[in-house]
Amino acid sequence: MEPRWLTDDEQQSWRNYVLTAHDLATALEADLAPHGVTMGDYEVLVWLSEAEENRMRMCDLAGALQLSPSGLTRRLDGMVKQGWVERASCASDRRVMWAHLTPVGRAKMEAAAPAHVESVRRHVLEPLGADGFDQFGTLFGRIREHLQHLELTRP
Amino acid sequence: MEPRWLTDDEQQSWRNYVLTAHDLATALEADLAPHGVTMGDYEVLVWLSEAEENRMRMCDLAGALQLSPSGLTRRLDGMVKQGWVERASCASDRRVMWAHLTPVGRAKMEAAAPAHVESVRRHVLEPLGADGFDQFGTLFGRIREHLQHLELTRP
DNA sequence: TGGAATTCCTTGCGTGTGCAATGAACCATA
DNA sequence: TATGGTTCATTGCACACGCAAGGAATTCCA
Repeated sequence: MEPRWLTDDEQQSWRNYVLTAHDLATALEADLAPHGVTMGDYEVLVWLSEAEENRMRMCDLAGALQLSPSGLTRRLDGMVKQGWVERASCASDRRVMWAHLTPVGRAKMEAAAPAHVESVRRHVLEPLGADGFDQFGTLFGRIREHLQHLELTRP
Repeated sequence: MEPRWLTDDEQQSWRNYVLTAHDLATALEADLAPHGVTMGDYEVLVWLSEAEENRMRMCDLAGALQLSPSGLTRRLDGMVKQGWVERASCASDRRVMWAHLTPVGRAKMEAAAPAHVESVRRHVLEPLGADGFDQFGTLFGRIREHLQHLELTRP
């Protein structure tokens, strides 16, 4: 079958995305670095801080973070060493481990959060404006729905 | 200074982006995998195929790919081993190495390209529609300009 | 109720990446 | 033209990640 190529404008749009997404990730990482936290660490802290009793099962957390089980195990190793998270085994199901946010971890998140929010604001919200940012979210919502639909259709 | 938080809608938009970007990258990677090429490899092939005489200096290629010099050295190691790229030292400046696309490499790219184009089409262009895809490109163009402006202002 | 299938976490291994150090080549300037 | 600074590529090292295997606990079902 003859492939349908992208128009020049479409290619331009796509390239914009690929290049920008990379730079954006780097910028966000850099803004968080002074607090001694990576984006990965930060996301863990946020999820746990929003969770019931400040804790999540490893497998649920891995799902939320889109991380493989082994990836989460090792990320948590580091965070436990920092004292931000504690592991606790679960009484009702002894296979599962709880990842539990410590007060130190909460403090770390609260210290880093303003920098991160400002970072998103500065790098994304500001250049796009409120309307643009809304479009931005809507567009990715559509892509997301579509991806999930495909996932469910053929797993 | 009191941090200005994001509204719920804004948080939703942002989360949409973070989650989707990850899944999208995974989907694109998966669609290319049957051809034995990663996204990283593919980008190298594309850049070289579009370059003057099918070759680029390592440093320019690293810049184009947003890759560190060492990262590019190793990515090329693999591609040379596959026979897709050859290294050639430069006569006029003996510090530089050319990365030169071989006929085999070009064939590999041409074989993989339709799958990639279809992948972008299916995962992004289709759910967004032509107008949405255009917005998509515009929005990232704005973010990109803004990021580059900051870069130039304070290097 | 007892064995098979499943779920959950961890560990070993391979890979891909960046940073810092290294060495080679080039360039600018005194 | 000699010397100090710059540019370019590579290598050593550390780190983060996924996959596959492993072991323990649970659930399913015949």
